[in-house]
Amino acid sequence: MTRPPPRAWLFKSEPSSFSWHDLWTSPKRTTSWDGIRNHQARNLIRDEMRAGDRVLFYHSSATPPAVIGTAEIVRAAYPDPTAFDPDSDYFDPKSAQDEPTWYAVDLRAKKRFAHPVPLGELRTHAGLADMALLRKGNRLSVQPVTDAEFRIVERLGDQG
DNA sequence: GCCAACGTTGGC
DNA sequence: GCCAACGTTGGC
Repeated sequence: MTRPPPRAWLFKSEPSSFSWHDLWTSPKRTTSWDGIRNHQARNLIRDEMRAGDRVLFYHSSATPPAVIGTAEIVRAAYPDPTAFDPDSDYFDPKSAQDEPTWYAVDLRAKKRFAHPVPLGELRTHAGLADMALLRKGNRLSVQPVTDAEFRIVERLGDQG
């Protein structure tokens, strides 16, 4: 078996609900990325994400919207416990314990960028022209990022 | 299976 | 606040 290629992702979060600071100040700088209720995003979480994958952490509906830093997936997919919790906003009575509909991963903050990379700057960078985030109408809250895209964004974030 | 109505996302 | 785009729901 050949080793699968390294993977990278972009995770969106509205800072008013869960911000980079919230992640950074979480125990072990780690949180359960739960509450995802979109099948396409679920498929990426359940079928594609691996421990060790790199993540760009993006603030949506922020001023300006921007990639704030990097994170890492530290636990691969497991059934999303909030789907089984009647007290949770994310409770889904149709998700069965023995056949879960929804999955979560654990995410750990790695590095806050010296220079957060705003959406407008991503749009002007030729090497990022094909980024999923920049495609019209794309609302996926977790999306694949190529290795080249990850490296470009990380360099912009480190160096401004 | 079709499609209108509605809700959500998210940039501006 | 506005609106484009997309997803979901539910009647038929």
